[in-house]
Amino acid sequence: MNRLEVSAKYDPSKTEDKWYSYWMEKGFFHSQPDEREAFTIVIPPPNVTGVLHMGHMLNNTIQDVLVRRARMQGKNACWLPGTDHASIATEARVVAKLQKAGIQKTDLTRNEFLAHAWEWKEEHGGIILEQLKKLGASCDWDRTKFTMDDQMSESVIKVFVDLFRKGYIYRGVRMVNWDPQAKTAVSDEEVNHKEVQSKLYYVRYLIDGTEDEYLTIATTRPETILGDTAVCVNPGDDRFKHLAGKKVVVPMVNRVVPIIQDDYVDIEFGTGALKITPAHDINDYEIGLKHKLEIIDIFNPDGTISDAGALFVGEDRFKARKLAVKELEKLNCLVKVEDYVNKVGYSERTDAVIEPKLSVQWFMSMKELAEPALDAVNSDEIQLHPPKFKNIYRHWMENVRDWCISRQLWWGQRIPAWYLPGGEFVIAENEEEALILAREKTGNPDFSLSDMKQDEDVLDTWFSSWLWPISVFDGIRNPNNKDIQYYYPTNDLVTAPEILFFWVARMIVAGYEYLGKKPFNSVYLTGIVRDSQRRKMSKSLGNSPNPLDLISQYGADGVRVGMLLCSPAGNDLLFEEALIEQGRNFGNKIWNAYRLVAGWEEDDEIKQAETAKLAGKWFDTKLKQAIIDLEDQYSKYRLSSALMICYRLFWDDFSSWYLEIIKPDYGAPIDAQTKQEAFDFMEKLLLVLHPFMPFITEELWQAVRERQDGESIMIASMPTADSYDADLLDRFDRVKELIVFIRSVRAEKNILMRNSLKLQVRPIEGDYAGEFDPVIAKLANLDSIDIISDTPEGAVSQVIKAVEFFVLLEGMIDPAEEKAKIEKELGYAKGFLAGVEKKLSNERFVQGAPAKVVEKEQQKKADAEAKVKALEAQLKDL
RNA sequence: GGGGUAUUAGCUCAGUUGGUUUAGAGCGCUUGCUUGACAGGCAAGAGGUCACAGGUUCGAAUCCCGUAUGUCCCA
Repeated sequence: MNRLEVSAKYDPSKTEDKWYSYWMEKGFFHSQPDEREAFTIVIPPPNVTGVLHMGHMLNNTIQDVLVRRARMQGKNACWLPGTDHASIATEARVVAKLQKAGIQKTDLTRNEFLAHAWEWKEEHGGIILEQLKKLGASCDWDRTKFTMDDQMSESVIKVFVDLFRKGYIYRGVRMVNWDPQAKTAVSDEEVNHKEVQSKLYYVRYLIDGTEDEYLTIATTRPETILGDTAVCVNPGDDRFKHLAGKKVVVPMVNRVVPIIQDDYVDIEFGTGALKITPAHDINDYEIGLKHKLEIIDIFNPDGTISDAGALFVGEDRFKARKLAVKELEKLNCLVKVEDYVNKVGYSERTDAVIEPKLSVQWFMSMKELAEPALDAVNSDEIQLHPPKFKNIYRHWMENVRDWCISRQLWWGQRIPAWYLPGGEFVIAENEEEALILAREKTGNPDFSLSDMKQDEDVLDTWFSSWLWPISVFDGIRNPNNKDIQYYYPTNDLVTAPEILFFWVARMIVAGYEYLGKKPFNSVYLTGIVRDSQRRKMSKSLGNSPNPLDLISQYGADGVRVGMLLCSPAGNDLLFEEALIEQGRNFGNKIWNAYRLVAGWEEDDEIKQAETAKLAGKWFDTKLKQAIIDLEDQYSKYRLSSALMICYRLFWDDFSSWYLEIIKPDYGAPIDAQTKQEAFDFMEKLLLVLHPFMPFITEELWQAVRERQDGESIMIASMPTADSYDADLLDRFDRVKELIVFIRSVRAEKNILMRNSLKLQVRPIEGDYAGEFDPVIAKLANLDSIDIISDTPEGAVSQVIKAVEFFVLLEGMIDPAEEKAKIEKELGYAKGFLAGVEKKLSNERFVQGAPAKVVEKEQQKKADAEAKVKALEAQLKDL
């Protein structure tokens, strides 16, 4: 790269596609088992219907950072991508598409519908995986999986059959969360409870056998009165004692139902009398069972009133509510209406209001299966990051409830249950096997396929995803295959906390049940991406930027850095475009540092300057320290801090200090050794930055040295370090402090950099080594540094670690101003000294604290005393 | 209602088993720079009773108890 060709601003569009294609072409993302240590991450499969949103950006950036780093550490890294089939979401899309074409789902056979669904999937599915490439994701695309691939589906069915035979799967009538829009049951985890402003209706029921005696109840859902089969009061409630054994007439339908007594009723709430609708409320259902009440299901699957409702048949439940209120008014049964805030369940998938509904579903009993999974997290066999999730996980697992795994849909794995004419059923992996079982069961050798009928429902999508870390390596069907043996358990799982129970917990359960091993060593739970007002980013709010627009505007590296900068471990991140801008600016900084060094003319004849030698010695140490710190931050999954270490190392230490020290005078050439050292340092910096900023680091890594075709930073070795000279860094920090002091003197007195200054040094105790004097002279533009023993006139001074430094400023000093400054500093120093002395004069401290601590305090005291002494002397001299 | 978690600079957060902390970072802010890498930049600076009230300790941002407020999960 010639200096003249390099623009002053880094342009990501010129590098990103180029290097991504190069990496793909060379097969760097692909992994095969070999003798190296494996490092595996399976992607949390996004919905096949999905498009990239900010949460994906964050999540996948984190995974890519971990994978790229592991690869550079010499591990055989495999990041396996894929999508899930998202049964409800996908089916809804397909139904909508068909409807546009004038086709109803009910007009089609199951197979015809599935053909449309697959067509949709091939056409629109998996856009998100293409989008991930723009982000730089180093996934092994050859291994891409989909939860309805044949191999994956077979595994799901095999597991269902196995768990049924082990007695964990059962069929039962239960109150389920019914989504009337999707017309399917959803699990407890797929229901979001939201507070809504609603009304509490007070309705009076005529007491049977009387003319004008009433019992008043309160309800938020007057339409369900149609399904009432009792009214319940607390047996301890004196107000209703006289009603024991009596009956009431349900308004509108004039059904006579008993007044029952149960402790469940809260005396304080409403009127103290509760209407009981066993078919449409979970608590009512249980009371119904206890009191053997009739169950009247007044709703159709789509949420309209059924024939059993008798009134408002065919009307939607919300319309029916209005009609019921009107009718009750007309019948003079509506006593009053109050405003009321209550929590209503909404479907995670369709946002429809959930209807509690009794239905026959397939369940998986969880209690026993959950035990090893609970132990694994309790014992840190599997680590959750941040650790606060351990408690949340434990709480859920200890109270785990059975999992409703059937869905009334077609898109998904069809439940492998075949019903026989007598209502019995058999469970088998396929029809042939089912037929054999059916013949055995019926004792009829002529029993044929047409005599039995497969269950119409499919399995919950999570029933596929919970096998993901196993099934992607074909570990269910072939548990001894090479891939599963090599890649499992995987290393890290990176996902959102919202699916800790849906998915993470269940994967752990499956891992122990099927391979007897955990699915991953640790789980990193990312924050949720919010806007600057802390609102969750969502399509409906329109507060989410389009990630691909951001990438084209700021570059993938900039977006990655911006996302990570604002995502402290374990907290939600408040996204602002300014952060992405900061990421882009950082790329520009790196770019320009390269431009600077590359632009220096080198001369083999010149010997290395003393300043450059000192700078090299210091920066080499600084780099070692950073590498060690980075290791520590990574080990704690604090990627934000790891990035910040790199950011400051490059920007402050390398650019603002190192490069400024070695920079030759304008127009002058640099010695060859220093230029090479600068490039060597830069190469190391690029390596540590690569996981965060894959593209710009590749671009420059290719430029700092001659490279062969087939070489790449992404497969280069990450620099390592064991130890560093902390004292050297300490000494250099004091040098920095001095330079900052001299610069601030310049700023205050308006002395331009081009005008040189004189520095005098007076050690208060011991000697002044002057180790970095050439560096100080260069960066502060000094023409002399002299050691003195008296007090110079016309100087400003600063005490740094028992050495007094004087900057000579003849005639530029305002004694009053100087005096005030010294007094202020003296005040601070005295306060500090007093604190230390108080500590040291405390007998119990000196005896109780560790020797090391006391020693440190004594050192602090000595330094502070020297400082106080020097400042006092200066005051006197003024 | 039950549980978790938090409260440190204008904002977002660090601060490791209590002791180099009269507390750090990034961003933002103020002031000065048409500095031959970068204004997407450079240099210098201001800014905090560590939510509040007790306690333990030689010593507390850090441990304990309580209060307030926020937030998340579960019901």
